[in-house]
Amino acid sequence: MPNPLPQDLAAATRAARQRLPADVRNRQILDAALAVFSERGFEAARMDDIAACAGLSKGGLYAHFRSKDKIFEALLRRALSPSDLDLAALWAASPDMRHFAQAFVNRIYDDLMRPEALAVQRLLVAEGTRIPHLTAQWQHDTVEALVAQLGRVLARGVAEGSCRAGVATRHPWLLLAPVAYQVLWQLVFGKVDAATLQLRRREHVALVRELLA
Amino acid sequence: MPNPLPQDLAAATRAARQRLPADVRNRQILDAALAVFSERGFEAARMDDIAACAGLSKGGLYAHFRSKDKIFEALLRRALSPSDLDLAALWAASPDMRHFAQAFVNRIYDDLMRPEALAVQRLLVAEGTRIPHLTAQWQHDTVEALVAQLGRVLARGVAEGSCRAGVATRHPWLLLAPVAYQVLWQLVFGKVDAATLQLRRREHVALVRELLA
Amino acid sequence: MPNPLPQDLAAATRAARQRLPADVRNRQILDAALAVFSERGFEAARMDDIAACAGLSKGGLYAHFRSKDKIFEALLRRALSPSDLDLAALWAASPDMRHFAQAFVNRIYDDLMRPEALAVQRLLVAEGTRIPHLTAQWQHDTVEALVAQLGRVLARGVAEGSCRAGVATRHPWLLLAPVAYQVLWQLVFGKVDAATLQLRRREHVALVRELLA
Amino acid sequence: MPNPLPQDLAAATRAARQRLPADVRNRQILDAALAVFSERGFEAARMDDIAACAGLSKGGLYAHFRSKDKIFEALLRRALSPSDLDLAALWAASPDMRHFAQAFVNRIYDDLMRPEALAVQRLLVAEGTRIPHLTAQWQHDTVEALVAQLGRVLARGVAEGSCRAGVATRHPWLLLAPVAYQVLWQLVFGKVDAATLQLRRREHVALVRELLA
DNA sequence: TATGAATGAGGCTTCATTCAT
DNA sequence: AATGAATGAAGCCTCATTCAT
Repeated sequence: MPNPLPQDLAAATRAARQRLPADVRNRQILDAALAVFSERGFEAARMDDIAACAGLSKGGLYAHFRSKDKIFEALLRRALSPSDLDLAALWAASPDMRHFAQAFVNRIYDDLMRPEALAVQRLLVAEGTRIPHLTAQWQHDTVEALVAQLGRVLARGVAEGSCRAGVATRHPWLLLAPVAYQVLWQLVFGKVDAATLQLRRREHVALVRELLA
Repeated sequence: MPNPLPQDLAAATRAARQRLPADVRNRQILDAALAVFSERGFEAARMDDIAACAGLSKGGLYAHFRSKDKIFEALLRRALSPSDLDLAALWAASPDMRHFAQAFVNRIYDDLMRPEALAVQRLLVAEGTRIPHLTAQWQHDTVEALVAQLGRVLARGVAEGSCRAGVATRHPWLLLAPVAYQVLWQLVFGKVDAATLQLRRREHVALVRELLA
Repeated sequence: MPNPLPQDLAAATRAARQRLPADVRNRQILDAALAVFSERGFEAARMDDIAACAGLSKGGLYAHFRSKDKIFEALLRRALSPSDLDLAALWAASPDMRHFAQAFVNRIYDDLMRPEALAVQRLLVAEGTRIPHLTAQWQHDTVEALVAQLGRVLARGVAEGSCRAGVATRHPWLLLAPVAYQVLWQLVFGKVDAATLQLRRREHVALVRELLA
Repeated sequence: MPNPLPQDLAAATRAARQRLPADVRNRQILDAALAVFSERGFEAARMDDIAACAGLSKGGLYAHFRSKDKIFEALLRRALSPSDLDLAALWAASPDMRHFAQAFVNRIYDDLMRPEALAVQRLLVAEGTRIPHLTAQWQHDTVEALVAQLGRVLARGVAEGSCRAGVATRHPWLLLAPVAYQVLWQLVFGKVDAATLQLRRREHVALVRELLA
């Protein structure tokens, strides 16, 4: 049995009375919860579905989490763990600004537009008020930190002459905006086919280059 | 009693057995529903709350809508009615590209970042799958139409020489991306203070100008 | 339909969608609750049974009481309402001590050994810790007040010479003890036939007379 | 580790995988069960709590008892084992009626008002219907036997002239009634302080003496 | 024997919906 | 049109019991 896809609702073969290590079960449950919560929303999500998707019985969930809310919180706590994105390293590894634009945009898309990441973002929009401490911490530790990092890298780029000063170097969030557009688009209109998304990503790269060239 | 704000949850004075014209009640109910659905989500929203917020009793709702789903659908049908934004007219009314950038961005922000509009967008993200026909129609009639409109206007601008050709004229969605960033930010992190939002709007204008100048 | 006996579990004819005055429903529910709680105990009592016995549906209970606990509390609050027993009046109305003994014992048995009263006492023993404030209040306002009343009456009787001073006039609770024996007997061993109970009551009267004569 | 007190809920140090002689475990479990059942009632008692209180795990209980009901039955079977009270011997050992009164009352209180005995009586009131055969047997073999014994002793006392004939010699249960009062009082109102209880016991002795002197 | 994760039946409670008034 | 008591279908959660270890 390879790693079961969390999306396969209830597809996991329920081997009889499997006793698994706690951490494995934990991961299975949170994977299942992400799938179900994201698809239905917190209230509409059924503990039965999460259980089935995680490969145990409803009651069994409660050996690992005390309540539906606790599962939700644990899920987002895991999902919102601080990112390890290091833009300075990325910049250092890039021969020039054009390469950096490419690498930077690729990394952002890979981080934010994976199905799991989109699922988390849907949850944040729909149910973020349930876990205000986690969103606030994520905002500060990850999102604003990313923009700040980007600002510092660009400032150095400008100083070094490898980067044209402009509205984007003064307000780096503008360089991130196109992913937000794509994310919001997918959250509202559903999955976009890979080819189209590839195009948008290239257009995003082009924008970054035009603004920083 | 002037028109009661839908946000005033349960503040509406419940005059005893008020019989109101159907269309007034209808609007009250949909206003109430927007507030409640957006704050709680579809499943967590209580018919009681919508009723209280609309100034009648739970049972009274059913004199106007057949079910919770019907209210939801009517709500989004009203909210997603096609926009009357006419970029060509806006362009025509603008003495130059700088003015157009300003007017364009202002209009977009006024449309998308009003509390009600954000509430609708939250609903679209959280519960859009309940009304796929409406989202699809809105995508086609409003969102893609807007991008197309913008493309045509910019193409004419390029032809007339009032607008520099570039990545933005080829891919006009990039000019809209910053609002998406702001919208997503507010959906995830909650309300942003007016001053900050004003700054972001100006930075957006600056971006448009830099790309099209 | 005469007044339905609360013991007739689920025997009440469920007329379709009866809408009754709130206070009538309330009494029905508390009567039903007394029967069910007393027979099964709090935990083992089923809301379904109480509902059926009260003649409505399980959900319907919640229009009148917020929870099982609230029903229990309301039930005991009603049951433990202070007694209106006036021993001074009883004494005044008695031509002599022998008559008083008779009247007093009769009254006590009528109060404490009715099926409903026994049911309440069973609940007090089994579940009294759920409502400590109510038991404490009842202890003070009713039980200890009764003993104190009895003490005053007997003291006057001794002073007037109609009552022999003795251990019973000094410690009036001893005169009540035989009912406690009968109550405890029935709580532990179940219903006693009326004839036997009648005998015990007479023996109790005889004891009182012997102690006070 | 000396024998852990059953009242020390969950205080027993859970030595890892202790294997104890079956009869020791059995006693521990029944002690624990008495504490938990009596405090909570049968339904509200948790197998987990009994297990913790007995110093093993929930599953471990099932190595000793087949079910919750079986524990309950075993508990009451042990608790209701016939008393060895021999009033004739007590009478024989008493120099006079006054001493007998004292000894008799002391013995009754020591039997019935120990915490464990009160716990059992609470269970009998609350849950006695679960084990009708045991209560019936106890009623016949112990309680009624005690009253009968007392009757015989008193009859002999009357015959010997050491005891005044009266209502108490004709209806010996009356001499037991004050303990019932005290028991019922503690079952309903909770623990009484030792000093007060001591007083009541003396008053009981005084009653017996007055009735038999 | 002992453990504790797992099961599954069942309880309390909620809530969309109905309907007598 | 409006009310709100009443219904009944779930849903979350608990817990006695089982069983792999």
